[in-house]
Amino acid sequence: MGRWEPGARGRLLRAALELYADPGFEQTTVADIAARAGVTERTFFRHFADKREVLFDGSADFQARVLAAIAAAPQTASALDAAARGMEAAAELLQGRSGPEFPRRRASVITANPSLMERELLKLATVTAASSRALQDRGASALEAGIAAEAAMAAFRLGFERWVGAEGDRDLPELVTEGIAAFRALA
Amino acid sequence: MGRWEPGARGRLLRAALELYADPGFEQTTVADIAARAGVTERTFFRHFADKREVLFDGSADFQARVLAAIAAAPQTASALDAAARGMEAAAELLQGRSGPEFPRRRASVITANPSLMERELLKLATVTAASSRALQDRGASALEAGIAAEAAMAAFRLGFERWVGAEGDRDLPELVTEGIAAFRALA
DNA sequence: GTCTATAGGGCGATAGAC
DNA sequence: GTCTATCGCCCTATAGAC
Repeated sequence: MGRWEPGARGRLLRAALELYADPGFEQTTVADIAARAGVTERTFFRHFADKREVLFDGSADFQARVLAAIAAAPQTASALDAAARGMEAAAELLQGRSGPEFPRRRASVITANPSLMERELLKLATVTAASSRALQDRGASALEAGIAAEAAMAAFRLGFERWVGAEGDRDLPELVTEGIAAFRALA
Repeated sequence: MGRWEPGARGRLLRAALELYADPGFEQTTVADIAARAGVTERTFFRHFADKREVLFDGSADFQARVLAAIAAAPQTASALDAAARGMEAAAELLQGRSGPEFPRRRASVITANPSLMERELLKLATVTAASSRALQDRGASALEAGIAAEAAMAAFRLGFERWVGAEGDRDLPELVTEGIAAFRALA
């Protein structure tokens, strides 16, 4: 057994989510989180760049999954088809690892705090930009890739909103697919 | 002559943009901005909620213009048509008041700083959400309104990127209209 | 781990416009 | 008198530097 209890990162993650839910994000200091996790403030900042980032721990996995699915799409697939594969794969990842409970609690914290909403939007915009580049690598034009990536991300976001909202019993990838279909019906 | 020079807000706006361009957003303190404008730090925070907000002074006008154009769209227009009118009107506003020079300088500061990018994305997401509500008020379903609002905003964003990038000589509303057409071509 | 600069909020005092 | 802009000084928490 080492000098420290192992799993400091996991304890910080759990402590932060609990405190951000109650008493709230702004009411919680980094010192509060560190104390609950049994570490010092400095340790918190070694694991997470800032107070917000602790809620976005899975975002690298999320993006990797999207890009892998785009790369794996058949060469014959259109840019929108490939982008849709990407976001549907991300939807499976999100749904598979926990069901709607954890994402729902996380989403309620985020939507309640504009400063967290900002970070969420930046993360999703980063994925959108990376998707657009991946689609261009497959041969799409810049405009075509941009439109497809934006449409797929919007479909994901709208599906996710429905999923954490009233339609939590539904299948998330299916909700995303419905959003994609709605874009296809715009013509 | 009064006790204070008038126009503190305008001086703060100008000082901030100059300093954010050089020496840079992070290198500039609120005290620096206040000093250049001839007021105290406290006065800065009374005009602007935080250090970022000073770059988003026109966003209320922007949103108002979008919503007015949506409301003014003919009853027979589809949700996408109405949403497109909204973003095209915003594009005219943006282009009309200054040409591409000011938005381009502002955009270069924003894209260079993730924390400013976050705020920009939040502002645009707020407009998107308000547009979606306005489209629902016109009778569109929640999904239909969401898709149309997201598509129109993505078209605006992609057009704006082209406009501040290589295609600054083009007409911004026209670039936005082209983006809308690209969404219509997704079917 | 410790130290420190900066963001940003609270609050009362001041001085002008009306 | 009221209303509003500004100042000044207090404070805490974040986050970067050392």
